[in-house]
Amino acid sequence: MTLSARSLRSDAARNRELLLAAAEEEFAKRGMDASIAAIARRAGVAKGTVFRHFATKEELVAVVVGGHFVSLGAVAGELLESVDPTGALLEFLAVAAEQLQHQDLVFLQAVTEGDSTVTECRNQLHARTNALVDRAQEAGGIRSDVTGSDILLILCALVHTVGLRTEQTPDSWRRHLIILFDGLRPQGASPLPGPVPERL
Amino acid sequence: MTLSARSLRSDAARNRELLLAAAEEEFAKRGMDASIAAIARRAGVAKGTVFRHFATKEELVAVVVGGHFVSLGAVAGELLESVDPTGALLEFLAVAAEQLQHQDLVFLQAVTEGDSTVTECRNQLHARTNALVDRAQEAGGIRSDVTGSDILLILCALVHTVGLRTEQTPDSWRRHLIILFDGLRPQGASPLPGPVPERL
DNA sequence: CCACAAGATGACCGACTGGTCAACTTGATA
DNA sequence: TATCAAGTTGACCAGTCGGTCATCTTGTGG
Repeated sequence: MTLSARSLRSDAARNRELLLAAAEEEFAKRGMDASIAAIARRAGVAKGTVFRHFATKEELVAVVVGGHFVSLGAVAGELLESVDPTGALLEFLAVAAEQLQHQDLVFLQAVTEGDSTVTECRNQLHARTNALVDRAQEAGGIRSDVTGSDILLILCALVHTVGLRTEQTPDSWRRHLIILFDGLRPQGASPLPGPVPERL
Repeated sequence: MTLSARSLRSDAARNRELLLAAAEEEFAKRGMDASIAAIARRAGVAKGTVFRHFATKEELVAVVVGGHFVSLGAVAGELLESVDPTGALLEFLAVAAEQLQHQDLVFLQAVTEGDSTVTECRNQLHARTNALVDRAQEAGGIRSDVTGSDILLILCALVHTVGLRTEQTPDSWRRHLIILFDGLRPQGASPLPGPVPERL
């Protein structure tokens, strides 16, 4: 991780934010292959500055991705208050999918490994996803054999289709979402194969 | 495209097959970023030989991907004979997903553009997918508001989750498939948003 | 069995990558 | 305002990439 958040000089703090914003945009546009040079350029700083703030590219990715965990976790947290648990889960998938654009959630599993603060955010997201699923199940809105793991896998797939947007049909992923969600309903559910994924 | 299939010297023909096989494996392992050098190494030839057979990396990709179209088209063709149209569609998704591993089907849309023979294979795949959907709909096995485009989008998503395999849960994508397929059934289907995608 | 075209080779090229670092600039403190 | 650590810079490095090409090897028709 970067050195503790203590005492950043004002210009350094500003540059750090510029870099994170630039990285966000660049990763969204070019995927995880976006180059450090491009990010630096977009932020209006020299390449060396990137490495002063983030020791490696991996670390930069981890921080950006950590932000996504936090943001998704917040969304899930709000939706846990909803009076319509089933609708909340649907909303969660929709908001999360759109928010992540074509950012891959998986890499993030790997990249994140070993970073305690990012791991914590991830765990919170997992816990809240489980809670959303539990509530929807208790309300009888979704089948009882799916788990938070299933939902997150489905979210990854959904995010992927959001990334496949074309100009002609920018919303075809929403059709995919509805089909998926209909498949989550308890009525007429076929048994799911394989072992039930362990709780995250 | 490569020069017409006429009159390859025996060693050249052998090397071409070795290269295609190596490319298949390497693309499957490393994704589309697999390097030409690695493919050449795996095939046991020098890098220059790759470019003798395929003018650019794009062309090599197009040929490999074209093979997938053919193979998928063949699967769809066989399944069109099935007496259980709904089961055939499910089978198609399962087989296609597993066969493609984490090969992305989309790139292929782009890479393929402009290559007549590959385009032809793609069109055949599209046509057969539409036919599979039509048959399943006529049999009342799946909802009437989905189209071949929806199915191929879903297939892309499914392929993506196959690529997310972990050692612990190598088959979690099958749970995803079943959920999806339950969502395709006509009972209790929610209306799909947006314009119906045009026939491919 | 020979001649020669088709094919294979690998050093080489320029562009790009993540990452380093000595020299320079600047914000904050006393 | 003088000082100096904190921060910035961009040339530079080693490595990789797709792609080229002069040179060498080899399959094959006569």
